[in-house]
Amino acid sequence: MAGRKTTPLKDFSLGTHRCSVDLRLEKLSMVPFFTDLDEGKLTAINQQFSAAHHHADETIYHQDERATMLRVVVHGAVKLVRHTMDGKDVLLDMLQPGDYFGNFSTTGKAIYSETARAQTDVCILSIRMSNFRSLLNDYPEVAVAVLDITADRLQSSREKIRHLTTLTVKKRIAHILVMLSEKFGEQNAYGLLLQLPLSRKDLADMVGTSSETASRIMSDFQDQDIIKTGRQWVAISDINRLADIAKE
Amino acid sequence: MAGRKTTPLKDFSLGTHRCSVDLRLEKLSMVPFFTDLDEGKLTAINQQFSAAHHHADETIYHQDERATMLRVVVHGAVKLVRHTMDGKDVLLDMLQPGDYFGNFSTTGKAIYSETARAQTDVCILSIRMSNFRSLLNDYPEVAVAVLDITADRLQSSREKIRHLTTLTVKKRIAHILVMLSEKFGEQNAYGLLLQLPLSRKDLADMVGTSSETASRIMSDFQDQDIIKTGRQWVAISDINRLADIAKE
DNA sequence: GCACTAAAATGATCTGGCTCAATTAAGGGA
DNA sequence: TCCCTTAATTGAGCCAGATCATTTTAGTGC
Repeated sequence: MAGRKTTPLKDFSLGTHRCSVDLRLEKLSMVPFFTDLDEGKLTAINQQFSAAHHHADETIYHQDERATMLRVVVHGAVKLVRHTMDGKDVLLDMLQPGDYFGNFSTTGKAIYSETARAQTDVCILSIRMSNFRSLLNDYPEVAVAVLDITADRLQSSREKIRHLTTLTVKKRIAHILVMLSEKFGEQNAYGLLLQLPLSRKDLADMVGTSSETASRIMSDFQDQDIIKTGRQWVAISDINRLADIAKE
Repeated sequence: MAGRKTTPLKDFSLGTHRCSVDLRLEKLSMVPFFTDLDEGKLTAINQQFSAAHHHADETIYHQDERATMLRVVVHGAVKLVRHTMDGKDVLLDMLQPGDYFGNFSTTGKAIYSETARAQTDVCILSIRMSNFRSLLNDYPEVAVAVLDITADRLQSSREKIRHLTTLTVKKRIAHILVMLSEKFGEQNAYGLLLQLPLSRKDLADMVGTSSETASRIMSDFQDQDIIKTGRQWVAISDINRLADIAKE
């Protein structure tokens, strides 16, 4: 069968890639809240963004820093983490190209309430928060679209609260794997591969457990041929079984 | 000391109260996302709302129902609850006059994701979701205000996730009592009285524990003279101690 | 003041998942 | 191909908090 083992994940490195104006425009038009805008408006908006690259594991911004920018993922994956002083992390969200992040609320102090870290090499567009806000006033359709996305995030955040208070760790892990497969899943030889580096600790921080418990459960799933997994990668062999387990 | 024991909570019953157009207008202007509007606009908007009363414990709408209305609390308190089939409830939010509730996201099916129940007798204003959405398009300032509120709720929802995954039940209860005191606290003879009916089960559902555990912890707090509590009511004697306990 | 009801308190037991502590092995580098 | 680092696995003991079962009590209605 196989020869040398290598990670089945694709290479996220940016190499000499530079974010050209054209590429930025294309990416911006993919951002859900700009899709409805005509090209003219979009070009104008594009001017206000600037691009930046970060290597995997680099911190894009840190929790409690002054929040001045709103950002959009163009390439790669970004994770949002909240730290606690006792060393525990909570992984709030895993973002993919097209997702925005940063801080809104003008009400209250403009402080990032979480740390954003590059999960892979990433390319990020950013705009000054003040500019973005006047953008919202100029284009109501954008404001409504952003509101919809935020409302959806609130929904899934509340869903997560329900899970944390009512489901066992096993069900929560099954659930998050299904969610991740919808967002990052990519069919390949191993099954439905989650196209991002994902450690046991990441998984544990997502569902609020210890990495040891996450590991035990993943081993269990693998023994039952539900998943296939290696260092920092997970592929799902039997999504239906997983969904069944997640079902409350 | 005191003679006959009665609940120190105020009487929330509406009696013969009817929501006059004037009262509605006054209440609407208190809603955070309408405060910036001039009176003319507000009067126009007021037309689109209709008022309804519910008795304590009545369900205003039920989880999984088709979501068509957006509502605003005018009088009383409303709780948002998610049910699980195994009988566990999760209390997502406790609303007071001026707070909106219902469902936004046009994306995805318009289904209420939680049940809204009257915690006291309540008076509620409601507007058709479709009308509210065109309102958002007509008045960008409203859209931005609603976005800000929603973003804040997302924040506190994420905060709650962190608490659930990193704090002990005792700290979580201390924390929620502090939060509730900020929102519903009212100084009186007993101390800082939370001006709403609040059972051990409500408290338990808010922090994701069992009512027995909540009860034990509340007894403990009372023994330490941190709170004073009876049936469905809680008054805080020593908010600082409570805040210290909540501190991680 | 008395009786009644549902909330709250309390006791006893049990367990899912955490913690601490090694051990094993995946997969990148040269 | 071997080496090395760090992720992942696995074992054992322990405890916060759930659950089940009663008893107590607050507060309302009469």
